[in-house]
Order: sequence, then structure tokens, then C-alpha cells
Amino acid sequence: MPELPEVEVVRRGLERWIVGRTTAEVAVLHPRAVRRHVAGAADFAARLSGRRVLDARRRGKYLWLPLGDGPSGPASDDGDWALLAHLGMSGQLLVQPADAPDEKHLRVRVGFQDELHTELRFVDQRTFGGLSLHPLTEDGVPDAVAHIARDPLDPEFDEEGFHRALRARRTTVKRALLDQSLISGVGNIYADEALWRTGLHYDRPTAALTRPRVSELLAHVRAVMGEALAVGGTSFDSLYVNVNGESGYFDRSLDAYGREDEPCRRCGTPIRRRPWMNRSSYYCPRCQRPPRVRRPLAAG
DNA sequence: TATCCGACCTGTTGGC
DNA sequence: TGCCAACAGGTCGGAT
Repeated sequence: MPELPEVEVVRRGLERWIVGRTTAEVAVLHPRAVRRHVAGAADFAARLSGRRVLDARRRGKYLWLPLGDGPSGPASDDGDWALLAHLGMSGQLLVQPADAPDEKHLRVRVGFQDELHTELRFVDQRTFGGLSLHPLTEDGVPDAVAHIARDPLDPEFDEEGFHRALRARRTTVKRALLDQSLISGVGNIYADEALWRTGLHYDRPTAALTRPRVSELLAHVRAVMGEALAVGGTSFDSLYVNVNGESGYFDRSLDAYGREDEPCRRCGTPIRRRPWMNRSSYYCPRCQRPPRVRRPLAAG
């Protein structure tokens, strides 16, 4: 499942293989893949065709390619635009030889005006992800991403502001980690891993977290993401791959996620899995004590 | 206003 | 062998 490290691996691939090239024909093979482009698939293909790719950027799990003018004229008459991508659950951005057979779940194909004979393909089995075109705000971020918080690997991430937000919220720590308007890039896997490393139960109220505890949690979030990035991300199956179609290896290093009934690597207690918000939470019942349940005062 | 939770989507797995 | 339910989970929008 692509979270921040996996998206960063893809961004680096796009930076290497796509930046500087000018797009040619664009084919939308499944309209749902461009559903966030409100003007529709035809407009998406027309606007994207003939544009020079200037850069490959990322915030949290979103990545985008700022577009410049092409031989056919300006990209738009109302400022700078970018191709925005979200991989969702199963999205892949692949750079493939133009004559390679179509993938089973190929949704969008972008050709280029050069002699490299490779094309950019958006492949997505579950179609939770998608591509769209958006104007850039003054911060250089697509307007659709303006509400997304900076991610913990961003040097401008506001740790003090994050702590203040946690103190003010009446929510629990894992919910907060997955709230992309508070901190971006964290998904179910790295949330469970960071909580296990910090020794925090997923249901702990955020308002009770001290400043040092929040710092510790953020340090573990950064560490687990950095380690995953170093080995190409986490992949349980063929659904997450880099632009060359290769999987990462971090799943071999996970301490909590997906390890139900296996011994905790700290204390040996079997890891538990609990249904949580239509998904699962994995935790060590000894290292990560659940919060005490508040009982109402007895009447009389 | 803040928070919660179901829907979206499809391939895989396990039970019957 | 075939059918069905459960499961995976990021994001959005409606409900509370």
C-alpha cells in the first residue's frame, strides 16, 4: 500500500525518467482514473498533451509534475498547472517501453515527443487512485493539495504546531496520525509501526500526550519511514512497485503490522490484531497498554 | 464546528 | 468446482 516512502520512491523515478520531456498523445482508458479532473477525460487529455514536464514534487502521498509550455503554446492562460497523482490503494506509475504489452489494469497512457520510446502509464487495479490537472497556488502546490499538511520528512514541518493541534483535538493518536490535514504521508502500516516503536496504544487520547512524547512519536515516524525509503518501500504483493516495476523490501522489517499472533520483538507477547475503522490495528498488548476506560461516577 | 463512519473498488483467500 | 463473504485501506462526503 503506497504511503510516503513508496510515493517518494516513485517521485524519484519520475524525476529521473520523465522530467524534462514533452508529452505527446494522452489516452484515458478508464474515466474513473481521472474523476478528480472535473472537466472530464477529454479535457484532461487535451490539456496534458504537448506540455513540458518541469519537475517531480511530493507532499505526503500526493505527487505532482509541474507543467510548462510546449510547442503547441502555453499550458494554460490562467497561470501554472500541474499533473497531480494519487496512487490510492493500488496505483502504479510506470515508465514502460512504448511497445510493451498493456497491463491488465492500465488506466491512462502518456506518450512523449522524443526518441526514447518509453511512455508513462498509470496502472490501478482498485481505482482508488487517479490523475488530474490543477492550477498551482502561490506556494507551488496544486490547489487540490492545499489542505494537506506538510509531511514529517519536510524540513518545514511544524512540530510545535502539530503538538498544539493534538492537544486541542478530542481524538485518539492513530486517528490523528492518519489525518492528512494534521500530518501527511502516514498510512495504516507506518502508523502501527511508529506506535509500536513508541510504545503507544492506538486508542490513546491525543490531548493527554506530552510534548516529549509527541517528539518521540514523530522521531519514530521519521525513522520508520526513512528505513523503508532506504530499501525501496514496503510491498506485500505486486501492487506497489517503483516506476521500473520493482518491489521494495521493507515488509521484512515490520515489527507490528501483519504480525498477528507472532511474538513481539521486544517482549515476546503475541501481537494482536483488532478491527479498527473498517481496517486493522496491530499492537503489542504488553508494550502498548490500552488507555484506562473512564467509568461514569456512580449515582447516589 | 468537530468528529465519526460508510461508500467506493477489485483481486485474493477461506469456508462451505 | 463454484459460490459467497470477508478482507485489504486512502479519501471524501454525509451524518451526528
